[in-house]
Amino acid sequence: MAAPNIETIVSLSKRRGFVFPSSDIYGGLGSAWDYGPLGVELANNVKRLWWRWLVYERDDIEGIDSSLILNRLVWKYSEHEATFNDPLVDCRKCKKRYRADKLMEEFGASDLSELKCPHCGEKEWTEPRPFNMMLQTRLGAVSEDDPTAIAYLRPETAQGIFINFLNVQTTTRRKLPFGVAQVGKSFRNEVTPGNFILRTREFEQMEMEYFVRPDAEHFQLVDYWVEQYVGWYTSLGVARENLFLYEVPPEKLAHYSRRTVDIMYRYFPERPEDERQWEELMGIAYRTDFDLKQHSNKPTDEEGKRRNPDSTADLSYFDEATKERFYPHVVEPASGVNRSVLAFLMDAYTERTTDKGETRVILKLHPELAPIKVAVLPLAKNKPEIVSLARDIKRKLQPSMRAIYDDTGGIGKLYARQDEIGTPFCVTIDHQSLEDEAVTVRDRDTWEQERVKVADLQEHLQRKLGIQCQ
RNA sequence: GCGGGAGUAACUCAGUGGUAGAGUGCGACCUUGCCAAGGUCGAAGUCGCGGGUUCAAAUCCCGUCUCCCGCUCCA
Repeated sequence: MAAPNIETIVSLSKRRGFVFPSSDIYGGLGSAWDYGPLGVELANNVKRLWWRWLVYERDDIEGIDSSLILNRLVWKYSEHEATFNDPLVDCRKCKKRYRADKLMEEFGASDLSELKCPHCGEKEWTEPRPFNMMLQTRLGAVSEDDPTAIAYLRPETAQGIFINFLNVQTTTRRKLPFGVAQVGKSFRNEVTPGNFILRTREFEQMEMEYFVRPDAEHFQLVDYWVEQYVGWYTSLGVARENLFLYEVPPEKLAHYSRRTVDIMYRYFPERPEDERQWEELMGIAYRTDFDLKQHSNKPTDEEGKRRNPDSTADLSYFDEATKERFYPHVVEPASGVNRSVLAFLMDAYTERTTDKGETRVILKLHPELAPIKVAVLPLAKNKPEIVSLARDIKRKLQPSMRAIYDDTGGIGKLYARQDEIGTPFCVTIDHQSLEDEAVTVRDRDTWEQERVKVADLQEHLQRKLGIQCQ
């Protein structure tokens, strides 16, 4: 079966209520999307499973939830204020746009006017315009141009973890190595947003900073976390062949990173077999001790200069065993919630041809990810006894699993609808149910049915779903 | 910012100057009862917005807005 393209998923998402274009009734807002009733369940499941996997099932990771707006100085010392500020120029002739600093660096020029456009060879540049990737806002009732009131919406969740490093370490009495995980919204004023929920200005991250000793095998740790995350994604239904590991070349590394491996997903299967099929799903970066050092006030450089006169803390770590004090190094797996949602949707998308030759869509989502675990359906909705039994069964299942009741259509349509939104099981109540207190359980992937006693239903479904009783 | 595409019903789209359409979906009822069943009826559209031409504009002209795709950057 041909893999679906993003268009197919967009269409399904709108039709069934996973994702809607944001602010649609006012003409929309570029590259902004809202999760609908099913999308929010799926996204919540992704976040919940990620949290469970790292924070609950491992013994070396704590969770936090830091403020979204931080002191501006955080972004000064993280160097986001300086490096997330791109000067952009356009070639007047061929209209190509470049980053002026990168262009001059690449060709070793000190003045832009000396440079020819690499595309058309002309020297007619527009004035460089600064473009700050961080979204700005103002705190308090202040005048428009008061620079002291400027605040940024965070461009990454990571800094909230770094500035809380000591708080977490001391309150949990953690010893290295250990990690701190956080999930939440971040904002970047992308020059080029687009591609559905793949690149939006407001997005949600699942980040984890894993702190280790300076003499740890950092590059191997990157590989370790790459492997862990590949395992996580594939265990939840992403096909391994749709993932691709990309070693980011040194010249393309972010300012804080010494090594980064991106896990790419095949978001564009319709494109020819080259790197244009792939787009970043997440990245695993070795950030060194850069951030902790940057936020520390102790003199750590050779000249004994005060590294950071604005900070009141020293984010170093004292190793009791070796009696050493040092700044922990960090390996950071940073993944996107929305990009994960899209990957899971694309990989789950399947088409099946019925005996009548009709094409039906089946979303083979992992049961843990499925927005709805079970749909309870009356075979005949004009028989009050069947309807009330069905509603009763739905109510009884609900505390242990997300369940819905639906009777708006014939049984074939009801099944088709649930297949399309990825509901693993349908429970059908028929005339016979009133006699034998048993119902039909129908499997999404095989369309096979089995008869189950109402009394055993919850346990039966939980066993099949493999999900925990909450 | 530049280039390309597109704005008509909830969705997908048809409609090249003459009463606003189809399929799907949605609602009600009847019949039926295990894989998008049949029938009857029904609700639903400022044709993106503004202006112009015309007896008459979804359609032609001018303007404008928005969205989508591509180009730097990233989760």
